[in-house]
Formats: sequence, C-alpha cells, structure tokens
Amino acid sequence: MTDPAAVLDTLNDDQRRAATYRGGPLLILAGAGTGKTGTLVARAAWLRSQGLQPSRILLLTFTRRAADDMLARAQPSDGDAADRIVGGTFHAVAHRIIRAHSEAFALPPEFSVLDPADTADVLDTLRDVHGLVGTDSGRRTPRAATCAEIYSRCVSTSTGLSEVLSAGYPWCLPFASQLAGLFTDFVGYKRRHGLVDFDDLLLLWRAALADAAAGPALRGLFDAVLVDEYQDVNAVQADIVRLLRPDGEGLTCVGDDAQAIYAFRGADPAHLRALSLTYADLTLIRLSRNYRSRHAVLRLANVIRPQHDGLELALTAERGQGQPPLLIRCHDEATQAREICARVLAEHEAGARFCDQAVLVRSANHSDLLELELSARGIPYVKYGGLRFTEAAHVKDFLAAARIVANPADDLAWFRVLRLHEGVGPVLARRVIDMLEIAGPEPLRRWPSAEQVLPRRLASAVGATIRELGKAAELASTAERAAAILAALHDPLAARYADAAARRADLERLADAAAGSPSLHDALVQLALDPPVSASDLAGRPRLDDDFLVISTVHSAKGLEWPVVHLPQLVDGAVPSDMALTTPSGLEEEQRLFYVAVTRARDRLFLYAPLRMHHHRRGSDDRHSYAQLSRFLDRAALAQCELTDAVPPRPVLVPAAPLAASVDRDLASLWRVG
DNA sequence: GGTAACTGGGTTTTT
DNA sequence: CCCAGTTACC
Repeated sequence: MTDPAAVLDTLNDDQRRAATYRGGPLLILAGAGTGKTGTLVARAAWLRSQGLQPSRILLLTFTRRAADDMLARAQPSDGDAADRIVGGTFHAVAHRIIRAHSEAFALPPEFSVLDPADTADVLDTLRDVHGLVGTDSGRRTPRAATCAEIYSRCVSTSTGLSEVLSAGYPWCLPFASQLAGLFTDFVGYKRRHGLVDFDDLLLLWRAALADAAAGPALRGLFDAVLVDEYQDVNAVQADIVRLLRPDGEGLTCVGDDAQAIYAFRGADPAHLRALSLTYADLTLIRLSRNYRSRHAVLRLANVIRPQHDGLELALTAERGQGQPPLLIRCHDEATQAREICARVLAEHEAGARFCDQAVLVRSANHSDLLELELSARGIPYVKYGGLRFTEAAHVKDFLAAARIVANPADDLAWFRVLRLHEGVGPVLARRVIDMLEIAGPEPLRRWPSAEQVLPRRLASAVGATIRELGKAAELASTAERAAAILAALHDPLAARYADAAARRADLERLADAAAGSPSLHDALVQLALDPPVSASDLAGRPRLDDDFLVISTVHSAKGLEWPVVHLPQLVDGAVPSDMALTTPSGLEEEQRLFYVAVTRARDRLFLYAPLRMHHHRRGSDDRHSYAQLSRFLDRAALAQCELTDAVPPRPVLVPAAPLAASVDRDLASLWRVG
C-alpha cells in the first residue's frame, strides 16, 4: 500500500482533494467514520511522491495506537530505518527531543517522567507544609489528586490559578494562596530531583521551539507537519503546532470539533475553531461520507451532533439503510443488566461474535452490575478503561525501584520503596532519604551510614533491598537490571502482599517487557506514557480464537467501531454525568461524548434507560429514586429511535406454605412400600 | 515518637 | 473500593 497512485485511487473526491492539497495550511474536518486515517496516510504517501523526504514529515497523534497504526500504513515497505516518517504522540515526540538534548534542558540524562499518579504523590508529600492537610477552619482541604488536577489545568490551558479555581473548583477558592505556594514548591522540587511530568514534556518542547536559537533549528527539521485529532489539543499543544509551522506552510490538521472529549485534561475544541483566525489562508475540507454506520444510525448521530458556525457537518451513509436505534426502557439497573445480556446473546445467536459487540459506558463503574450478570451467564468479556495495570500497588513498587536505579535522585521512588518495608512509615523513610543525600552523587554508596537512623530490627531487611538495588545499578543490560530489581524486591513484596506469588508473576512479565528497551529509562518512559491496559496486555494480544464481549469507556472507544453497540445508563446523572452538569461547557462535552458513543456503531445500536436507580448508602437501607431519561434524548432524538420496554422483572412469589417441603412429602409417599 | 489497624465518607473520563 | 482521620500498640 505504498504506491501513492494506488492509494489515491481508493479515496473519494473529498478525501483525494485533502490528500493532494498543495501548499498552505489545511484543516480536514473529518466526521466520525469518514476515512480520516486513510486520508492522512494517503496524504503522507502523496507528500513523499512529491519529493519530500519521509524523515522530514512529522506526524503527531494523541495515542500510541493511532501513531503506530498510521506509521505502519504510511511507511515505505522497502524504506530503511533512516528514511522513516517521524511520528508519535505529542508527549512521546517531546520526550524524544528532550532526551536527545537533556543538557540543554538542565536535566540529567536519565530524568524520570512522572505519571499523574506520581505527580499526586509528590504533591501529597509537599502539601502539609502549605497548610493543605486535614480540615482547615472547618473546611475540607483539596485532596492531593485534586491539587494535581488543578495544577495541570492551569498549565495545560495557560490559565491563572484564580480563574481555574473560580471556573472549575469554586470550593477550593479559600485555599488559593496555599495552592499557589504548593505549586511554586512543586516546580522547584521537580527541577531539583530531575523530574518531568506530562505537562513539562510539552512545556519544554514549546520553550525550545520559542527560543531564538533553538527554535529555528527544531523547526527546520520538518517540511510537513500532520496533526491528528486536532480538536483534542490543549493550549500548549496548539502553541507547539503554531511554532512548528508559523506561516502554516506544510501544516495539515485533521479533526472534528464535535468529537472533542478531553476538556478535563485541558483540551479545548476552540483551538480547532480558531485555526482560521491563526491562518488567514486556511483551507477547509469536509469529509462527510460515512463508511462505518447504517443510515438509520447516522440519522440519530446527525440530530445529536452539536454544530458550530462555519464547521457544520452532516454525515451521509454509504452502507445502506439498516435498522433504527432501539431505545429500551428498563425497570431498574438489574433489568438493564439482564436485558443487555439477553440482547448480546440474541445477536450472538444471529451470527455476531461477542467481539463484534461492545458495551460503551460513561464511567467504568456503570458496568459493575452488568459484569456480575455476564459472569453469572458465562459470557466472556474484556474491559477497557478504568483502572490501569500500572496503578496496581505492586507494579508501582517495582517501577519505583527501577526509578531508583535509573535516577537515584528520584526522591519519590525512594520514599515508596523504603515504605514498602514493614515498620517503615513516612517519618523513617524521610530520615533515611535525608541521610542518603540523594540529590548528591551515588547515594546508594552512602547506605551504611543511613542505616543508623533505622531501628535495628528493620535495618537488615531494608539494607538487603538497598544493597541489591545498588548491585542492579552496576549491571549493563536492561534485562539483567530488570531481573536484579525484581530479585531485590522479592522479600519485601512477599511480606507485604498475601497474594505475592500472583503479583510476582505480573512483575516477571513486566520485567520481560522492559528487557526489550534500550535502557531502563526508556522502558520506564514507555510505561508511563503508554501504560498497558492489563497484565495480559504485556504478553501480547490474547489468543485469536478467543471471543470476548468488549466493555469500554466511551473515552477508550474513541476511533474504534463495532457492528453492534450497546449504550447503557441513558439517564440524567449518568449520561450526561452529574459531575459535568455544573457548567455549560461541561454539558456540551457530555453531548459530544454521546455523539462519539453513537457513532461507534456499524449496524445495530441499542440504547438502555433504567428508570429506577439504586443508591448504596452506608449505615442505612439501600434507597432508590426514579431517574429522568437522559436530556440528550429529546423529542428530535427520540424520533430517530424505536422504543420498547424490557420485560418487567418476574413477580416475587410468596407461597402460603413451603413449596419444596410439600414436593418432598409427595415424593416420600412414592417410596412407601407395602 | 512512629506505625499499624480501624472506621467513616466519597466515587468521571486519561496522554 | 480508596483515602483521611482516629485510636491503639511498639
């Protein structure tokens, strides 16, 4: 698929016009299922056919999966490694640049990359000195994770703290000055310990691009920049794109403002809408011929699609009429779970494999009841989204130990590994770290003196771990280092976790996966930026003959499609989420999420609305309330659906006499002999 | 002084 | 189910 002429032949007129557009800045407004990826790949191929060197084409995406997918399709099959298109996620490309020039960014060569959980941990250790612990004058202080959210929101939207607080966290306003102090401290802390968080990766790249000397050099590396999913850029990423192509020459942005669903991490579709202001000569090409869904599904999609001036778009179906979406009203959530199972099985009987069907949920816990029902009926499923493998405690332990080896100045990693040992809490761990002077050279060598601050009964166990980590640091290959780190943790893990054997098996796979990386640093960065969804994910794809129903969050389902899609919980408070209902922009985002969810379906779309919801309350009986149908299913939307009611739950029999006992009595009479 | 064990309150989405 | 605050132990 690398002959440009052959590739172009497979495109429709709009796609071909986009793929072969000459010159200035181009925005491809690509509705769901309109062949966006194919068009972008074709454009890369066409650019090459026009004489551009592949290595001077930069392709930016938001997920590793999208990057790998497109690069695999866009690379010349006969090309050598030196002549490849440069591509990856914004964060991965930023990391590559910073890593290659770490000294210019005043970073150690093996700097650690903090994932969001690490960031929250750092803030957790810093916040007590800023009066952000416990209840302050009767008010509850923001939790560490909330502080991290606020910090990142400020950075990624280039917005001041007070504005972020009043817009999104009004209840934190009383702590504005404490938060300001905490964030100042946090930045200094990261710099002192050679730490870089996700936001820093982008900030450092932007700073280099904006620099009078470094900027032109970095800009000059590329002739063409292709950006996928442009509606998901945040303010910093929008700046990076602008700095990469200041006059718009060679810039192609692909996106759909109606599919922007990442506002919570600072993205804003306004950046896509503002492209025509940034570039007066911007050309807009719409892709609206949909190759994914049936007409009857798209009619609903077009009704719920939010439209903006100048970027209106209506999808037209290339795959025939199909059946209208079916809205199933269910008595309660248990009925909904049974109903989904029944319909999944019915579709299965009718020839759809389980893996041709997906249940898409707004929030990971919306499928809790369903998962019980699926297990009870023996329907196999895999779940995407929600908790990640790298968030499991033992995995974090292992990663922390690896980070000590890669970057001994990583205070947070030390803190975690020391506290892993029974009897060592925050205070003792802090004392040990202070004695080691981890910011100085070779802290592992100072262990013997640091041991003095521990009570005798703890010193030997902790010492054994530290000494083994020291040995791991001496080893050359990544594989040996990973194995040595795992060995170092053997005893403390065995003491901490009841199911240590199972957790060890996970870590062995993790160590194996890391062994493939050129260095421990690269393995760690890879895991932070692209965390495996599950332990089995590390061992490669599950067996091909396995057939699993897919449960996924709508966010994780972006860009994917299934012949049959089930959308549960279409009641106000769940879809749209009540967390988002406080601001108008939050509600708009929920509407876009619903649009994304609906447009995942190829043939059949089932919508479920439980009308009675249970609330689990501690200390009192479970309560229930009656739910409103989702406000997204207004008159116009409902007109595109067929309606039905789930079979009501079977009535509970209350027999006047014990039924089984009477059967037994009757049976007993049969055995009476003579 | 410092840690573990217990208890009570809150729970979105993820590069 | 995770986190923060409290109490009970070393």
